[in-house]
Amino acid sequence: MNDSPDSPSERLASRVSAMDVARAAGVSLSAVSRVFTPGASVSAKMRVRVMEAADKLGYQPNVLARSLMTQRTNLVGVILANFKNPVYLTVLDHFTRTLQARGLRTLLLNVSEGQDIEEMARLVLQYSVDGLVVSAGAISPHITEQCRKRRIPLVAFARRPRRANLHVVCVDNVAGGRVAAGRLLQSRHRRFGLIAGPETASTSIERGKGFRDEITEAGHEVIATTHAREYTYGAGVESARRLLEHTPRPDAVFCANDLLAMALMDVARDEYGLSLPDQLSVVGFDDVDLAAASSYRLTTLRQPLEAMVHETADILSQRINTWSEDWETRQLACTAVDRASIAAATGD
Amino acid sequence: MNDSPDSPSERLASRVSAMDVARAAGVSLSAVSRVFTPGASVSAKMRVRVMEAADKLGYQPNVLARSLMTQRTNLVGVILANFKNPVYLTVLDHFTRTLQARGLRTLLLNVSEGQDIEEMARLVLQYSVDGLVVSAGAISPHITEQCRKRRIPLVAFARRPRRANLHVVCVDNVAGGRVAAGRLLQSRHRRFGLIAGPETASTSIERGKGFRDEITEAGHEVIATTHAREYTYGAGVESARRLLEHTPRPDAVFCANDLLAMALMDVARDEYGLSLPDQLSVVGFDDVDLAAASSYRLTTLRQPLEAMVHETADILSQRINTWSEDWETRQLACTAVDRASIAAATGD
DNA sequence: CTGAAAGCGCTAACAA
DNA sequence: TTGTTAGCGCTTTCAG
Repeated sequence: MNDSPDSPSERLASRVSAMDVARAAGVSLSAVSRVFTPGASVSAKMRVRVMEAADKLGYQPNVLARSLMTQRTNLVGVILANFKNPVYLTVLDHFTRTLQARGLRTLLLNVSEGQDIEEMARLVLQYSVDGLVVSAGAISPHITEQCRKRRIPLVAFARRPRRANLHVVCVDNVAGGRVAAGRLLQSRHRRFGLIAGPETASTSIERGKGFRDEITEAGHEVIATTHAREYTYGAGVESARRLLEHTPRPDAVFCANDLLAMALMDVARDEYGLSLPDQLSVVGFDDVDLAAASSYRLTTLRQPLEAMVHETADILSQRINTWSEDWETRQLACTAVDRASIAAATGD
Repeated sequence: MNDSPDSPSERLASRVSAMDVARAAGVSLSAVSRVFTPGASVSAKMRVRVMEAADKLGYQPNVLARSLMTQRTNLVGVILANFKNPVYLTVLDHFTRTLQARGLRTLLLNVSEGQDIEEMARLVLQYSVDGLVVSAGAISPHITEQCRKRRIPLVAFARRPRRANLHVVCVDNVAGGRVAAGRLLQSRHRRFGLIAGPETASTSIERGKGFRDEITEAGHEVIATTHAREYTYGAGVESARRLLEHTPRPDAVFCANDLLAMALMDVARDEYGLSLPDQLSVVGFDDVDLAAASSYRLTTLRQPLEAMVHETADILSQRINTWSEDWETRQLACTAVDRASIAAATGD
């Protein structure tokens, strides 16, 4: 139909603006604007008249142009690094739904390997987002400062930066690690091991700390630790092999997430011929769908993902309307889900 | 700091515009614009001078305002329905990365249960997206027409609408179903069964058709079919139970995705005490991470997700610059991944 | 190569 | 309640 790159003028040919509607309806431009502005004062007749013309022309207000005046885009940037960890699909599900329900749109950015978070933040800010959620590595002071200056509420999701000018929504991973330890302490096994996540992941660090603390305080010791390079089944297999090579072989292992735990269970059974949970007790984290599968029946800890998302959305909605610099931290608790991956205690 | 909702004028207090930079640098507004417009003609001195002022003020061009003139937002709408199916996290990973690499941003919309796709399309169009990807139920003629009028390229991802004015990127699911049948025909089992996905899912319909056709053409019969209400492990457990209750009990089953297959395997072993693959051969679809786990070793079919995303991005990038109405369909092939979930043939 | 001026599509005072 | 008039922050002719 048209072979050469479209020029701006050609492209707008098809567009219908508020002015077009105004002319068609024989009213002023502002009348049209008001009809499409919730809570503006327009007479019923005017509304009907304008809407008829608008419908006939297929008019849709251009929210970008609107944003220019209102200084509000209804856009929320979501910067994610974890596109390998299945729980983040659930997180995205909740985020998109929750934001949509509040009239906000999700601008999704990926900062997995290779991508620069600093750069992505810059990009998303160019779109004048009304709020920003970051669930990725280090949130630099530069980013927080940028957001503060522009009065854009910034929420760190599922991670806990040292201390900085931003809001935080997370779970108490340390407590979670302690609960996990508690479950293993109830088993008859005493050679405690840990399969942690990536060295730099705050979730892994915190869960590991809680686990270790609880074990130590109970008068025991974590005899072996390995780190998975990422929170995936594949990485879990590798680190499970390393862990099970340790002498003496750990028999009560906490894994920083379910996929690592499932990998450990498979390697233990398949490559070491261990019978589970008799010879090896395992606790995971996240309670993914398959943790309940009869192949695993994994005892694990569940994060209240939906509640976390709601808290995040609450903070955003509120701070978008009323800027203030008292940063808040909302830390939720995770709950244990008891299944059958832990050996019963000896009968004494 | 400030308790009442911010007014527009208060909010823009912190913003720094191109005009500010121009003043600070003692040049014209257009000069600043040119410096930030790739491929505009500016002298080196001018560039330096402007950039210095810009850096000092922390200036970032407002892409929304720019879009108003250029009629290009660099925004791509992605409408998804499948936030339960883990492969879509991978899809999103690829999409965000690929689009980012091309200077495009992802506006993500969720149309899972309850959400109206029609409405979401309307919302996303208000943002003047440059392109639109839809991987969700029915793409109405209204949507395609809307996009056509506004010259916004529209791609149906991983599904195949009857025939309509849009581009299509998908895999040959019918062929995939046939290949799956082929694998099962190689086993010694002959009581063929099918666990399909949701009744309306085109993927499920197509895969089922291919499977059935191939089985029939080989002179056999699919003796039992059940539908999972969604593509999840949990739904899989339910439909597996229904399928295994059928008399005679199927012993060669194709499942419309891996989660359903894994659920079937678990139910078969755990609740029916079947030994796999001896008493039951299973083929899945998608090749999720855990399909390779030693608990399953599932023979399955892999979709070239990354390639599909690339094709989609290619279509978009090209059509964004050059509108045309010759809609193209790119159908890729899926490849079989052979593992150990199929019983060996009898030794004849 | 640079600046002045017009205008993208809309909302927000201000009058009427 | 309605219309008129300024812009929001930027790009883009068009002169110089």
